Amino acid sequence: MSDRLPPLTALRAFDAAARHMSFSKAAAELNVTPAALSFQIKSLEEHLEAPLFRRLNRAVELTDAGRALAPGAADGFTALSAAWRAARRTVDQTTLTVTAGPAFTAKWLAPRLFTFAEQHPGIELRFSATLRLMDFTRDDVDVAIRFGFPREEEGLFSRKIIDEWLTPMMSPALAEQYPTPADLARAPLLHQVDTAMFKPSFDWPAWFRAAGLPPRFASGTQFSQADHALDAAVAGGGVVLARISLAEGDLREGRLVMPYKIALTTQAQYRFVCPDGVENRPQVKAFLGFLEEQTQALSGYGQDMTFVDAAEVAD
Amino acid sequence: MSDRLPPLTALRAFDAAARHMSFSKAAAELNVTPAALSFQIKSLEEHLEAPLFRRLNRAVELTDAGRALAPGAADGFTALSAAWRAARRTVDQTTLTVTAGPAFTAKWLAPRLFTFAEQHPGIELRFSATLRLMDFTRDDVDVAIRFGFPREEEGLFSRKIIDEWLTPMMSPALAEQYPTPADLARAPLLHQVDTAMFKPSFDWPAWFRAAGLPPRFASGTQFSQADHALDAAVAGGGVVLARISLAEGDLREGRLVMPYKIALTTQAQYRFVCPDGVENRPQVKAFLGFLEEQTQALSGYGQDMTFVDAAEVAD
DNA sequence: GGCTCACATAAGGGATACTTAAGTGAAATG
DNA sequence: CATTTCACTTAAGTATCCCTTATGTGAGCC
Repeated sequence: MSDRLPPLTALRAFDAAARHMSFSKAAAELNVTPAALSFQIKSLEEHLEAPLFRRLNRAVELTDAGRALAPGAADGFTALSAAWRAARRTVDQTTLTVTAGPAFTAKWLAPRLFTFAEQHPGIELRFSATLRLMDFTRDDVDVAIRFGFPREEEGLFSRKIIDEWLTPMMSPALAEQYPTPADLARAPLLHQVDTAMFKPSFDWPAWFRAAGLPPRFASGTQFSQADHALDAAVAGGGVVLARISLAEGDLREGRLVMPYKIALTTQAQYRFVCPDGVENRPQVKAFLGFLEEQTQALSGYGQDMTFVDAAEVAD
Repeated sequence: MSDRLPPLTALRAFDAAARHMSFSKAAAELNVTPAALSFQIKSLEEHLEAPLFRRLNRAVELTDAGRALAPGAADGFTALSAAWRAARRTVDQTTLTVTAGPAFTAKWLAPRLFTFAEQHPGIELRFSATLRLMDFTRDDVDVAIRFGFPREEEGLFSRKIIDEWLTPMMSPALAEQYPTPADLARAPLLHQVDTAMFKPSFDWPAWFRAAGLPPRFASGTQFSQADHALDAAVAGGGVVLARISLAEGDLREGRLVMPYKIALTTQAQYRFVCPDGVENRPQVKAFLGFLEEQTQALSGYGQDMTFVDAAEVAD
């Protein structure tokens, strides 16, 4: 009964058996015969000097010792296989998995996917749209695009993608009804809750203050995601205070217009993030270059804007 | 470059090499020759189809792939070895590791250790005194004694040890100076912060309310641990509102007395906790029996007390 | 320039782990 | 109630992997 680790193949056999609660299913998972698995379990039990399974004739069940071992063993192998996948991603030069928020994925990444595929036919892009912050070593993700304030973190490569600013946007039809900022007093406003936690805030009250108008609060529809608010604005449902990054596609196609010349700038920005070293992999370099190239198009939209920083009009 | 796990012995060799940043030290740790370890690393690199180490002539350093693999591999093997130790503890009938708070360890467990050792010479008791809540599957602990409100939790066996109550205690000399509860108005009070988060609270204000006296707040010395407050009281430093469980030893030896007959009862109690199934192991049964036997002595101390529940005098 | 250190490589032996084949006992089936 | 089936065990033989000893290589060190 040594304190050192038992044979690892036997441990893995036990893990599979405990997960399936069946030796034969475990054997199938590991591509060995049931006999081999039976031997592995037996060898592990000899190392422990105690049974791990109680053999009932039609089934097996864990002993106390087995119940003590099973969860930790499962955790261990899960960690090992995640680590191995992370190492494999490092080697693989043909795929790149990007995680971004739902709005950025829908309004920015997805429409440009075709262009990237054309420029880099050898690279397969994969998206994982979630607001959850990813752990690069545990989740199967290479790089992330996150919206937030600049922040240096140990072991992470980070780069600004977009200088963000916001201004009221609406469908051309609505722009005729509300030609001046003051007309917004009677316009339906669309709100987003997904940026509500940022301070200084860049919401409708902040923009009204920047425009020198009385703020309007708590009226209009709330959207949990920015892309849905934009879609509602395109459909003529109201006026949205949108990030230029997300709106660029709809502006270019003429589905949205920016009738007023007052914009709110913010330190919050879309940033590219990946573990240190990953930025040197060829497909990541290609993706970074693509991001820079594509974001240059944004600079044209701010030509005749008057910019007011969100911090200056903080409540 | 398969997505399945590589040979586990090779992974373990890599883990050791990455931790030591040296093949020969890793070989020594695993009790194999450096040549064997070199082969294991090489085999792992062939599975990955990429180098994991950069061989400098006097040293090795991790490649990007190695840096991606190392932390997760370390986590995995840590989890596996913790799980194995947990299983081994299940089998071992000669040792029992108990975790408890510092006060209970000092004032209750440690003084009774000798008695337990006499009754059960075959069992080696180990203590781990910490306020941190333990994870039975990860930390090397069999059973825990925790102070708190009764709470059922999935997968945990739990049993009340002591019906707790509190009353002012002090050295016999001080008791002569402060013969009645009203005299406490001019006595130095000792406070404990470690029970401050319990609601309904059982602190000095609660006791004063139970005694029908005007409460005194925020005067006297604060102790972070209950055993230190008791020691201060023994030394004549003041009056402590102490848990009967912790004070029993000092009461029995006459170092502390309870001059007033008003006590505060609370639903908070010392509880024995262990993972389901562990309560059936022989040394755990022995320890549980010992706890029950030893706590019976406490019932004698409440004979002529008037009990007021903390909930009735909650602020 | 020779020594040492750390890792690489080669070849052979020995331990592990797997396979096939046969066996056991209880539950399911008719 | 006999038969089949199912899940695991056991036995014997074999392939594989892993480790050993011995030797080789290159860079730093005295």
